[in-house]
Amino acid sequence: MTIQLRQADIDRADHLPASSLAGIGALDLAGTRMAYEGGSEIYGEGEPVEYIYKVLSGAVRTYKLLSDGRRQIGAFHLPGEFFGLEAAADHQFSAEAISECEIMVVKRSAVFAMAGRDASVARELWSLTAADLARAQDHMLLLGRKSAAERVATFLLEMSRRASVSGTVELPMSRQDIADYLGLTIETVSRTISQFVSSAFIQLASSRRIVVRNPVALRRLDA
Amino acid sequence: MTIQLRQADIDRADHLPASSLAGIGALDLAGTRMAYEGGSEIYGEGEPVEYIYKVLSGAVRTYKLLSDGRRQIGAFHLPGEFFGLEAAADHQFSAEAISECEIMVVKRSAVFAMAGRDASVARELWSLTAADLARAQDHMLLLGRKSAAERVATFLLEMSRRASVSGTVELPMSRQDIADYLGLTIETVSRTISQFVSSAFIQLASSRRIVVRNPVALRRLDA
DNA sequence: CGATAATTTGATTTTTCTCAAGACGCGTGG
DNA sequence: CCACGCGTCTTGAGAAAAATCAAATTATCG
Repeated sequence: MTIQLRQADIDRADHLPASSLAGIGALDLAGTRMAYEGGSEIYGEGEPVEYIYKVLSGAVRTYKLLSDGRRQIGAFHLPGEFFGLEAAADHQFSAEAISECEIMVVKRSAVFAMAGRDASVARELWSLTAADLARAQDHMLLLGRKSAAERVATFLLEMSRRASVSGTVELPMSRQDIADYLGLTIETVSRTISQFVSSAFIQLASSRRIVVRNPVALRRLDA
Repeated sequence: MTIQLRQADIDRADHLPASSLAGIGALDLAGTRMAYEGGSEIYGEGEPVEYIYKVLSGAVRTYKLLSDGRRQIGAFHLPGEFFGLEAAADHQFSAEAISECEIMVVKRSAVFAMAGRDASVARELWSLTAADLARAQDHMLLLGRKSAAERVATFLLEMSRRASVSGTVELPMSRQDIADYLGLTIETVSRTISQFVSSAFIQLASSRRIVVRNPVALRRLDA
């Protein structure tokens, strides 16, 4: 079960003294640590935006749904990364914990207040948002123009860059999540991974543990 | 021929008195008006980011290329819209004028300076960037999960919302541009438009002038 | 150990792309 | 004014890629 947000804890962020908020790392410090269990919703599309989030541990998916249930995952968020940086009053995306997560939660109003007082916080906020935009734009190129093999290769290299421990990549997400991130079906993802195994580009310790054996070959596909 | 940027004109932005920069509309005021002819490059991927841009007239495409020439257009920018809001030192995208354009150009360093002095400018900058991010995320859903007919319907409704004059939509971009925006081929775009004409969803005054006759039918496709 | 979910594999269909050709529009020069 | 040329757009036929439908296999969890 998801641990409930306690309003009292969260409101603290609004009342932190200005001195503790200054500087580039300010967004790290002013929040409340929350726990979410795997599969639980962090926020839903259409809900009012109240917080800004940073992953401390675990992994988060942000996604949109079409009316008939088709899902597009916009991003996976791993430890150290922010999400929920939206300007609109209501969330345009939904966010769910993929696995058990610890999330730092900061009231958006508190962040705005900080940003108003401290230009370096404002700049950091902008910079994080612009980085998210750059990532989204890269992903548009993948979704619009890459073949299935290219998409999977790009994904594996991305995960290997972001989350590899001593050569092994531990994938926190299911094949369905990967498919919905890459704009493919689960079968196509699975077949492509199987082909990469046959080609000895990668090796599967288990379906969620991957070792990249031939990064050069994958990079060739990462057009 | 593209009218050259004159350094002297552009540098003015750095030296405007603070009083004229204050307030939400500040980004509108501190720049230099530039003209670009159709097809000319405004900036290229990999070039250092020097300016922030606002379309005054005409239309702009921002895009990325794969090594083999495949192109993904990330957005079309119409009058009143900003582009070039990137945090990195170098452009991650290229930008070209689609038609003859007038563009307001503001030095990024000047905008940063303004944002440091005036929190409302910082907030506007963030807000514009976050809006761009929201648009990019919507477009990921289209590219990842929508059928050709859904993509074209979404595009036509979007253009009709943004650029219709008395019921007629004037498309500034070619079919190839539309295809590269929607992640389709030019032939698929053309065929889909033809189907919409046969179905009486739309009417073509010319290939670039479209009248939406049945917006409800298009909206049904805009899943 | 059994039940259930996740992943893989196979066969077939559908969608979109590719290759090809024709039509249309528009500007230029005769 | 008209013909020509060039670029854009449309249409057609076939091929390719990925989706869908179906089933088998493997992993996970009580």
